[in-house]
Amino acid sequence: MTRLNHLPRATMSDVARAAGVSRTTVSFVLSDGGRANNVSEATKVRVREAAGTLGYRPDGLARALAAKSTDWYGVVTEIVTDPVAAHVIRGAQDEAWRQRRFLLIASAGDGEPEGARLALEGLAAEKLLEQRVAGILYAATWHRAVSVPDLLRALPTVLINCFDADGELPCIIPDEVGGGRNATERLIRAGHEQIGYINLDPMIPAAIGRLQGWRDAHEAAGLTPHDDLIVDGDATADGGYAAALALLDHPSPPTAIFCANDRMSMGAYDAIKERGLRIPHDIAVVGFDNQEVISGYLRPPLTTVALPFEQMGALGVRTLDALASGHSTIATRQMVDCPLVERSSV
Amino acid sequence: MTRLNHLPRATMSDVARAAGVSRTTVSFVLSDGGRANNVSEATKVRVREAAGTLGYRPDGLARALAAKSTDWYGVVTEIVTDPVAAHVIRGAQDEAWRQRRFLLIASAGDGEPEGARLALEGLAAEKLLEQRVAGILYAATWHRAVSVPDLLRALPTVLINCFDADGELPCIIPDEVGGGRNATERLIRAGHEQIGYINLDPMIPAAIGRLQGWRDAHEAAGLTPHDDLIVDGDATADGGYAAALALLDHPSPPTAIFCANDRMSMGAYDAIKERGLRIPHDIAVVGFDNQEVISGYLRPPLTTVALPFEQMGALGVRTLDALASGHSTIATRQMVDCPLVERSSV
DNA sequence: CTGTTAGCGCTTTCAA
DNA sequence: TTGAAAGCGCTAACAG
Repeated sequence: MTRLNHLPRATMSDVARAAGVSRTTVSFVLSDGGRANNVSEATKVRVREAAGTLGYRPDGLARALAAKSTDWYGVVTEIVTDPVAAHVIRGAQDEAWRQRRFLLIASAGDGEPEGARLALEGLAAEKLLEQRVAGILYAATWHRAVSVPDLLRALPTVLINCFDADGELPCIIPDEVGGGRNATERLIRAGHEQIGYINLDPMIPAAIGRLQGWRDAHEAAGLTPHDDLIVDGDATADGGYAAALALLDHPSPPTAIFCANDRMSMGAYDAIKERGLRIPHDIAVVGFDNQEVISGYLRPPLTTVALPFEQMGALGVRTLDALASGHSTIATRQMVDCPLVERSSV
Repeated sequence: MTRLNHLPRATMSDVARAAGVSRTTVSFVLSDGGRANNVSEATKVRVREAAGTLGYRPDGLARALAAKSTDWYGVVTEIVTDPVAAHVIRGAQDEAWRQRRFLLIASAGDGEPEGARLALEGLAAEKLLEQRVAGILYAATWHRAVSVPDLLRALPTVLINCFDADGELPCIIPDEVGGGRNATERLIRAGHEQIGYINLDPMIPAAIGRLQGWRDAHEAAGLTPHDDLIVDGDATADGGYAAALALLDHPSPPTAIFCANDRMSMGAYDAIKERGLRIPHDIAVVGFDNQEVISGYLRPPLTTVALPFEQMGALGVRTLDALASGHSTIATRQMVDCPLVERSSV
């Protein structure tokens, strides 16, 4: 309430008076709902003209209050500051604005310890409910299980890039397995049979899924996955470097390496070049995440798998739309493809 | 109005009834304004207790309607999809949320032809005004002169990373000259006296300012700027590559190169390495923009100048705060520092 | 210190 | 085909 924003605007009554009709009629005409049918063409024209000349602009607040509902969605998320996952917000924002609607974004627990986070998220949900948002998108930076404030169960809520342990809330997650398969299949298609895999922390969904995809692709192609070619990086470039070195030192070294993220690919590139090998000539590399500034600028540019952040965000608002309009037949778990992005490292 | 979001909530009347007081009193107590002083401690406690047990949550809409004002700011911008300048939104969002307030973001004319853009921005402003935002932030992807929809002059509006030709609206822009000076001074401090400058399109504010900074630094140090060491890149890596080559072929080649953006630095790196020179040993490089994924991952990591996007966004909402609370003494033109980010290329 | 009263600008039965 | 009237949940004079 910082300010009395007083641009004396024309109200609906003004329009009614100018058009010589009642407020009700104006409402019918201007809200363009089904009720406008009951109004004569002539009246409609008069009303619209009056509105035009008066520069009438509906008051969203009054409308929402009277209608007892808004068409806003809230977003609670830790990722406002995360450069890569901010794409989720962007995707949601685009989809919302396409419908000329607004998203209220509440940052939650960015960099806070886990305990404080839940409290902050509760606060965020609280503020959002005060604004009577019609639904909430809850988005995480990295794919994992989360526990959300109970408040969120009071209205349509969709989880993005995460899922709740009890599996009650609808969620939208990347198809990690499919992504891992895409990466590995690309390598197999290029003729490789000895394919190393540099893993993330093996407990997180991304690691589990991508590894599974690696296996699946082998099996689908009638190949035997070499488990001794699986090695843990630690998600960093240095980790990727070390892991790649280990792979290269293997008795029968891989002819291709699938890195579970782009950052590790970066380190792997260094290791490979250090050994005097050329990419993709001597050894092929595929990454994961499609962090464009890494994958696009490595030399050679990295073939990788994209995490569909924007799509998940957009699908999130569409799912909320469905939920809000009463479609209760929403799948609890929607998976979005992680497509291969071809560059030059295979 | 997608949905009747009907979580039957406790209203202020409910609280009043439960506490045995009038709605007015509840309003005074709960809104925590100055008027709460006139209420006895005992009553306050009773009211708060009642609110607590009823799970009362104020209705932001009703409040705003009655108070005839909101504490929301709108953002109209083309940059929702621009990865680097999206930082502006982030900075604004952070500052707003710090005050527990919301930003309504309207994307405008993203990738549209210039003509359509103004129309879309008008629409965006329109929608924002319908929500009765208390002020608007208008942000551009790259520093330039813009013309904004007239509607925006009807309420507090702050331009970010751009300025209007007539200089009427308050704007927040990066201090390009200072940035150019920071870059060049760093080079001079390292002992360089032959400093090449790879420019952007020489007509845009960024190019003009950064070049000016390059000159200023020379003069401040008592050095003569070598105008024949100024060469135009075209803002791309390839352009930087070509420009650097030209510089290297100069009769008395520079011992340091200041590139007007990081992308061109990338190309310059290639040219330099191709010539068998080492950075920073044989030749130093400084960039501009601090596109972390470029500057952080080049080898060696690039010393560059940061564009203060987040700060500009944050300052934008603070400026709006000042404007909204009646401080009419706002400088029309606020410049934000472009600090040097030290890495290893000098 | 507390309550009465009158709206804010719109939607929405219900009746004409 | 149109209008009257009753709110939506809250704020803010003004009175006591």
